[in-house]
Amino acid sequence: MSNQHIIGESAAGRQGVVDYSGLVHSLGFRVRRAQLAILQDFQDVLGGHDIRPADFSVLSVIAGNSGMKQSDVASTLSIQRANFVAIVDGLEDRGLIERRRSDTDRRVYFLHLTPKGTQFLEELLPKWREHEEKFIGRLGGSEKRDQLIELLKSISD
Amino acid sequence: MSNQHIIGESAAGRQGVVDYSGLVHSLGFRVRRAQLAILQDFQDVLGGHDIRPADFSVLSVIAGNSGMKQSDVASTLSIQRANFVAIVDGLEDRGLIERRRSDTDRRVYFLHLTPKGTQFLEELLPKWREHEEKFIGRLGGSEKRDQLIELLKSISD
DNA sequence: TATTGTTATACTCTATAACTATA
DNA sequence: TATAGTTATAGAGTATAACAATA
Repeated sequence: MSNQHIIGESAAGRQGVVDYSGLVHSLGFRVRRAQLAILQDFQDVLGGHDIRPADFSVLSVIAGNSGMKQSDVASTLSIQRANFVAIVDGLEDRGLIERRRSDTDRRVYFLHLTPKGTQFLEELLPKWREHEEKFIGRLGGSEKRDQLIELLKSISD
Repeated sequence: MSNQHIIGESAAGRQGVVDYSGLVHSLGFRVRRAQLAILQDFQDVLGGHDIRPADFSVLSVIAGNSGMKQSDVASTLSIQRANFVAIVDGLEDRGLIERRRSDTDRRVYFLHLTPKGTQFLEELLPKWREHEEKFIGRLGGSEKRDQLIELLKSISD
């Protein structure tokens, strides 16, 4: 049996390319391409609001969990402490969130949405859902989406 | 019906977090996490060979398509021309690939593996397959993998 | 000693504009 | 004019080490 696969037009954007290792049908390659497509659509749909995926995810987690510790928000989103500081700084500088010092452990900051942050997120949500729906449509419906989410969870956690 | 979802331990690595927008079960978030997990495993398994995913993908495509145009390799891998130059430079400096000028169109370079490059790729392939198999195992078998690949293709192409 | 937040730093990936040489 | 390869540059994302304040 051969290891070689022909990469069709739809897979590689170019016909007649021989896929020696199976690369183009590999998990790493396809997941990377999907991630890029989703990222680009996010920027198309939401980029006008000066918001990156990480910013949106932070606002979204704080909205559901007011007063969560900074480091816990970071770990929930799999963002490292060190890299999280600039994200929180940016959102705080724009008046969308607030750091509040803990009274009982003065190393800790609790994060809260400001009213402006809440309003901003509410404006974003319909567009973000539209962005998600676009891909649910491409997948062929919510069941396919749920199937995909489950498969992805078995990969990462 | 509520928009709020409880993020279980397995989904967010932290119990009791409220998922206000559904973010943690969204396509963008799960695909990003999966991509990160695959990338990190690639580095664990193959990082010792001083090879990045993009390097591997270039070697792999050239192996199956000797003499392919530089710009066609780039577009096959969805890497932009401009960003592709440094990748090709690096592989050529290491003696793994060769640029050969076209006789009929002197703007064009054709890419070829050197014998060293062929040998290097052959050393890499078992480890790369082991890396892929690890995730097929997590997914629960080849059928699940194929299912996932099809879903991902419907997202990106 | 350990933890929280922080700074500094480096490397990778992606994107755009503009250049050159060739067609 | 258009194309192939290139350079320069900027913006994200991610990773590690080390520090200050606090526990």
